[in-house]
Amino acid sequence: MSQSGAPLRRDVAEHITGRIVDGRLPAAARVNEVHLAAELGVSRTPLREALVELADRGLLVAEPNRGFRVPPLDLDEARKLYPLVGELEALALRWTAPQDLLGLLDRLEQQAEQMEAVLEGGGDLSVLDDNWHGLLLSACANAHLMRLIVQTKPLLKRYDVLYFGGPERARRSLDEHRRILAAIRAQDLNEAARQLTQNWANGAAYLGCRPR
Amino acid sequence: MSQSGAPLRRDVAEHITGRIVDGRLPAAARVNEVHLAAELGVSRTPLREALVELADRGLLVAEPNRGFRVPPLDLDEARKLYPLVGELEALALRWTAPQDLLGLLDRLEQQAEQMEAVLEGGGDLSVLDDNWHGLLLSACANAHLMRLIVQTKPLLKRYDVLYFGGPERARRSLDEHRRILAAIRAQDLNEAARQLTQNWANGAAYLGCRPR
DNA sequence: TTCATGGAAGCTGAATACAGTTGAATCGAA
DNA sequence: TTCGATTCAACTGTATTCAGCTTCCATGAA
Repeated sequence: MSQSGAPLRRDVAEHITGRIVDGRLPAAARVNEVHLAAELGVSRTPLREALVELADRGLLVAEPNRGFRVPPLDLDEARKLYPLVGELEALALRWTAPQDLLGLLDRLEQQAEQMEAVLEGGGDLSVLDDNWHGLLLSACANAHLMRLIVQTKPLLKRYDVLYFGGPERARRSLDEHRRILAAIRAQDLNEAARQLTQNWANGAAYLGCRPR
Repeated sequence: MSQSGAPLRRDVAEHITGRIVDGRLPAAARVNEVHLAAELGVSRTPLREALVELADRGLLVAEPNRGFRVPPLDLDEARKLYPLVGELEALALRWTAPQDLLGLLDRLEQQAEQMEAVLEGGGDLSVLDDNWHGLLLSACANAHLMRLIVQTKPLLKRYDVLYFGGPERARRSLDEHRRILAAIRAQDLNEAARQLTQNWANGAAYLGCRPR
């Protein structure tokens, strides 16, 4: 741990986010500050600062005199999170300068092809998919919107990890990526945004199936 | 200060938000934790927790080994914040059950009329306007979206306080409120959302004029 | 057995203490 | 005088301490 310069709470918050997302801090679990601080090798002070931050993002819930808990998994919440992230990303796409998007096309194509290859090989696309979306929105100049997106995605990722969806979902998603790229090339940002919203909305369709 | 049950950081965060919004903590100012903690009558611990929270929302910026600062005012940022809040609120409106909206109509009308009266009397509409928007979206069931809205608005409020816009903006805004209500009554949520977006977009038009 | 009660251990929330960094003022040399 | 080094006060970041609340177990009465 410990990145140069940055305060401890930064690394701690990222670490805990990872634990929540992948379930190492399971849903509904209480956070024991003393234990966790010891485990991370920091004192309770920067740990608590990180917890406060994550609670503000909805990734933890604070209960007075009872500390912090991982929110319980709630399919209804998940069904609302997918469209939310979809709308946020679509907004970011619509607010990206078209010429900047065109400039990203090549790299987006490349990554899409790489994903095709990985899919053929039966590999895991989740990281690549995240990167692709990140690249797609990397030219959006609205910093606050981008912050909201980055802060909201881990909430959803928690469900995404659970309900993987398998190769058929990956297939579908990749097709949607293709359509997004086609729309961008055709200078039809509205269509691209529509497809992007759809891409996320479809994620919700796999909720409840294929828990791994 | 000190609300029953809630941790100190809650009250402290709200208090500081108020100070930033109304300029008592001016743009670009550094926060002195020792002084501010003494002034608020709390220790640095809950104060810092509040500062961390606000920095995560973009209402403060953290500089390593240099503490927290109020972000400088930036018209370009403001021009992006108005549409952002507009889109978020429009989304919340579209995601509100139509019957719930109809149930709010009477109270929304009432408040609109009250605002008309206050406008006639030359009073300040900002608080009433906030309340009206709050009521309009009070039935939206997407908790995470609502959290994003609540957390984002203070960023914008800072500019709203500076560029008041005067009675002509209030007039315009009230007319837009009327159109929103009419669209809701006509069961045309898309039109209502469009008008709501417009309502916020117009706010940006007054940026730069009428600094008070 | 079941339920209420007491109390101790453990935990959180807040205050205080400590350490390392920053920044500004002072001093000295060119 | 000006530039640079140096020192020191002030401040932040982190650790530790303290107080009060929770929780759980043990005890005992109904």
